[in-house]
Amino acid sequence: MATACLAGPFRPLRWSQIGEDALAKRITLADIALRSGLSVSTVSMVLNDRPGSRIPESTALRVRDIAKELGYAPDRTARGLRTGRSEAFGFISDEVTVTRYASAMVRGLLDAAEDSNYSVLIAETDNQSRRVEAAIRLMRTRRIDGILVGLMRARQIDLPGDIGGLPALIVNGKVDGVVSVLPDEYRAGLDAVHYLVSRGHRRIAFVGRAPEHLDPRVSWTIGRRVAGIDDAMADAGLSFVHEVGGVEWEPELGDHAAAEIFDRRDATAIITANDRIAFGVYRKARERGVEIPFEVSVLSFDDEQLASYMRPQITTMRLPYLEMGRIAAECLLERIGGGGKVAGRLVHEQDEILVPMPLIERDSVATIS
Amino acid sequence: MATACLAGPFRPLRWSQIGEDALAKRITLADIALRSGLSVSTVSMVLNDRPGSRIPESTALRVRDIAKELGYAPDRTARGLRTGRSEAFGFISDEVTVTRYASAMVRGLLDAAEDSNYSVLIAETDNQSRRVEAAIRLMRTRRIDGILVGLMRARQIDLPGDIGGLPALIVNGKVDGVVSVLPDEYRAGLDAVHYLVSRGHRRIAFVGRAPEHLDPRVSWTIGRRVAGIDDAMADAGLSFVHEVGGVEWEPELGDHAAAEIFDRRDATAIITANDRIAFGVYRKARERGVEIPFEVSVLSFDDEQLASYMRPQITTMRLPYLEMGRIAAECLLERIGGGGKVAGRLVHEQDEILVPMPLIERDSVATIS
DNA sequence: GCCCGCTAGGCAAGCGGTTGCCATGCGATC
DNA sequence: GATCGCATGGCAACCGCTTGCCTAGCGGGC
Repeated sequence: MATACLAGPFRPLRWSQIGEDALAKRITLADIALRSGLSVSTVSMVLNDRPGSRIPESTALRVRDIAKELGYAPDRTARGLRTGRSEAFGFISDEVTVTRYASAMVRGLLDAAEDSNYSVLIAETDNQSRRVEAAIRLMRTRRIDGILVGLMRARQIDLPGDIGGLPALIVNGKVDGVVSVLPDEYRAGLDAVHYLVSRGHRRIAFVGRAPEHLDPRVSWTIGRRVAGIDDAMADAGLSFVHEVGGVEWEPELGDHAAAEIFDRRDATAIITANDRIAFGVYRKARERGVEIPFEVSVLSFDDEQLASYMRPQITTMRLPYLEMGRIAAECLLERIGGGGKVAGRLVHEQDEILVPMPLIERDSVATIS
Repeated sequence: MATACLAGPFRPLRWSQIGEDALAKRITLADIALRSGLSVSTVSMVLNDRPGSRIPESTALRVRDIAKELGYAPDRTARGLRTGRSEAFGFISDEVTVTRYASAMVRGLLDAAEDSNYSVLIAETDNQSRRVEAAIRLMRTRRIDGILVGLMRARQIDLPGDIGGLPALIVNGKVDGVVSVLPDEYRAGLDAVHYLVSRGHRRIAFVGRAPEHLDPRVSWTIGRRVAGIDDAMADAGLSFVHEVGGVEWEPELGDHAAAEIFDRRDATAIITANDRIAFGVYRKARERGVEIPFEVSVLSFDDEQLASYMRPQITTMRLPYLEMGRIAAECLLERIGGGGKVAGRLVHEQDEILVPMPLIERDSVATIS
């Protein structure tokens, strides 16, 4: 690594700095106090417009003017020291930031934090409990006000490391005694089948069932997805014309399953348990000259990035990572009690907050009559 | 959004908290001072083992023991207030966190920060200068020690917002007067062609040239990639048997280009300017029954996630986002002077730090004789 | 006997806010 | 004219840590 810093033509030692002098002076309450002839405490009261302080509007106005003119911004470090609140929360993930699946979650929570003027401390732990512990410890020394744990795949875990007393939520996962934000998979399973049925399909195949996924330590949600699908099928008085099981939800399963299904020629629609399987189905279809959706429709789950490359564009039930991130952060901020916009909204606590999985209607499902 | 918090069955108001009492008492220097009969300042000196302080080893040992026993961890807020350094830096990106391309960058810099016990404050700005300014301002109020700017696609930008006096680096981009960490595209272009030539290819086609990409505001690096390719071809005494230009580097360009190239039957290898184009080429190849790499080899650039889905697995020049993130953070920490492991390594400043783009050799290039 | 110097460690100021409590001035009241 | 009370706003402690400077105590040299 170090060597890379030395690559390229040699130049004399110099570091990039812009506007050196801007660091010289940082505006404090004392500056405003001096300028206004008031005391630091009065200025503080005004700028936080503290209820109960009896400062006449004229004075307050003057103070605010001076503050604006000087470009005052409170030092969060100092404030944090005094109040014990940092106006920042932590986000600990297994590998959310780096994966193709769930990085939108980070975006969602960053957005929510920004709305409340909160900062987010992020740590990735690669599922190593040593790193989780270290991250929590480090964050606590920064006096974070709360903590969010995010998982790449929704499953049950134990949380190593002490989050004692800190408000906490887990996004896309399950930890005993901690509130979860989860995708509403059961509902999505239901919706998926209803959609297909509403488009006239009655001969439906399903790819991806695997009992292994029912273990909560493997997945906390897949069981619900499948249960939703099964229940909706039963409600519609249908059963699958063909099923191909498989633990590894990768394109190869789709290849293989599609070959079977195409050979039998009995399904008008295929539900794939995720987009990667659907990708394999697409690949096989192209190979065989089977036209989607005219000869067979495909309905999938997840809407990961991969989906954007598939032609025709695939219709899929989206995993709402962005929304989950945002909602989790909003709920956390509400719990903390500091979130500007969120404050004052009463939220009734549950174990699980379910976020809808929207049907992203694109071009892979045909209507048949 | 709010409504999502109310989804699911109603439960009484309760918030998830673990070990309520752990928050009760936080160990401070004063606690250690009390226990050891020493003064707070002495304890501080010991725990920071400040050079120049003349504390006998026996005392130091005792203090360290007590600190460990009590589980002391310094309050970074308080320390930061006193020292003016937060041991945190900021990362401002356009949309790095959320995109399929570059999120590994975040991982790299998180890892480097962790090694030095630094925290990272992350903000995404969606390219809105208003949000960039806000992010910088917010971070400054937290007294960050330095700032990293990360871009999804390497291009030249102006930095709105005042980073006055703060050490800064830009990752995968160019800002006047700020040091950049960039992929070594010229070298990669060279290497790509050399590789193909070394495998016996002399009739090579190229897909993706576009003069529009030469504008530094569009791309700071594509020009170098193409220049590397061109120079290596010239060095080898070759010229492309066919070229298909295109500004939009999407699968459709690959579809279209592959059709042309397959029709002419004169190329043994295709260089695609990026993986998405290669994806289109693959798609067309499957449609036409053209076997990669036996009938035609494909060499690509980027190694984005998409590449992992392509069969046969594609050989490509990887954009080293993880390393770029790590190196940028290490250099920033060195500049700050606080980075544990990094401290003391002298880095000579340049305008650009070039990170090698490794050839990821997989299965899409055949050797011909 | 006095002074010097060294060792070991303490004092207290401050970083920039927040906050409980007190002080001043003024008109109104008795 | 003394008292009261309210409207304004100041004082100072404190959050936990760092750091410049000072001190107590002791042994040794002249």
